[in-house]
Amino acid sequence: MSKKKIIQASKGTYDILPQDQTYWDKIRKVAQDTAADFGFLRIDTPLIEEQELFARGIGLGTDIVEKEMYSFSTKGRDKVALRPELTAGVARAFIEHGLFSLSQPLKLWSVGPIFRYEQPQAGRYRQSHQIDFEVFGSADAVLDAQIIQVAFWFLKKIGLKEVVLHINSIGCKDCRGLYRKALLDYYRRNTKKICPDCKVRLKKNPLRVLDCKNEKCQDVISQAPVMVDYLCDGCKEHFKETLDYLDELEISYYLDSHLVRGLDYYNRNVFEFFLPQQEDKKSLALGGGGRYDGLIKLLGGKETPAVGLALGVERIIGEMKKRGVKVSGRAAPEVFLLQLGNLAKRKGLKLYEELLRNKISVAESFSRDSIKAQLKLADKLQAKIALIFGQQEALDDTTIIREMDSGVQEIVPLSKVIKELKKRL
RNA sequence: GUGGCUAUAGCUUAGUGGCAAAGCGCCGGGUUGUGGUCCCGGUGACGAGGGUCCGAUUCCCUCUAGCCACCCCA
Repeated sequence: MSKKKIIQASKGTYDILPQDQTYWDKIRKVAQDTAADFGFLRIDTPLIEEQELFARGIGLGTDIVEKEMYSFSTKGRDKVALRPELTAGVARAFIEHGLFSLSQPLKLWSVGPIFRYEQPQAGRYRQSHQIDFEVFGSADAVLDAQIIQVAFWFLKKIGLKEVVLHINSIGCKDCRGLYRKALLDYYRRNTKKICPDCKVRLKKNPLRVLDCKNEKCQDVISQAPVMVDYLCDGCKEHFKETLDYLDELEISYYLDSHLVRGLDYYNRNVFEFFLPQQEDKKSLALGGGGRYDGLIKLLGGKETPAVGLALGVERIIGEMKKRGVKVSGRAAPEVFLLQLGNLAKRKGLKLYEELLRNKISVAESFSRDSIKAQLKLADKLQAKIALIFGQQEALDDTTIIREMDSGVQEIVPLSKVIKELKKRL
């Protein structure tokens, strides 16, 4: 390491090193399989969007937009932002490309980085990744249940089985107003018993007082009016149906009347997935979602009900590691090709290709000259066979097949090497 | 954004106001062309900048990053 200034990864970002790629491979694979199993089509949207998309979609008053968004102006003075979540971009694409003309409901999924300017700590980054499942074009509660099913299916296949679903209904634009009023009335009568933060919340985003963690507020919260009591018939029915479907799926849930999500576009069902943690640690949210029937219209599309969810890749990987979930590492090569001497090195490059063409998985270390070092590497990579191609063999057009386990070797003509290898593998 | 704790080699850790150790890893060697074990050697670090001091990796300050809590969430 030189004395020059060492450039570190920007705060809250990190490198995914080779040793961790196995986790990512697994997650991508399982996500792809899950998407295929449930009929989701892949979509990828840009990392950069106009600020207004998020301001309108997620909501101006939300923490995500107000405090955590990476916003900047381009040289052309466009006001853009790095996406802080995936749903808004997918919804925008849905409208922009007229995807409502595909058969509905349309199921889309996506995975990629998101950006939030926050104070990082374990499981919290400024650049992190989400997996997103969205269903557009149906208000049927069966889809709320199905998308939750998808999340459980995915997490189970990943190896996380103790996931707990928290679910609540926050009503629609009709009934939520009534509830908000009731809540405000209640809090107004109890102003003295709540924390300063909640006083601010009451003005900005009243529902959020419900998930205040301040001890002082817990009494007030526990006695507060509950949303489900204020749901209109439609919302109540929708909520009940969802729960029925979940019962049918044998997905157990916790009715969390304090669950309110930090994005404005949600209505009716909202839910989060928690994983219990050891001892006194509170459970970890792996992701969440909900219904957002108004978003498409809000963004300028036609009335399109939708439901979706996002899962946090980093947290999932963190839990996989913590729980010792096995992921398969690099596959051992079948053959390790050793070369000795200039002629063998040159001809070896070609031989390597021939092995590949015959679908034999092969490794090499052409830059190493000593047979010892090459064999050592072959052993470390757990190759089944070492193909020793030395000066003499290169002249004779032969090669030595060495079985690594037994140490038995045999000289074969190059013309027969593929056949001989296949016999042994 | 606020507060607390932390920073020694690629990794895990010792240690000291006076030349900074070990294990693992990586590279090489233990006669001419044969791996694993073993033996030997090499590689390589005090996060950055400033201050106090004859001398700072050690004490102080600032910065950066990580962790924890708040906040919020994935």
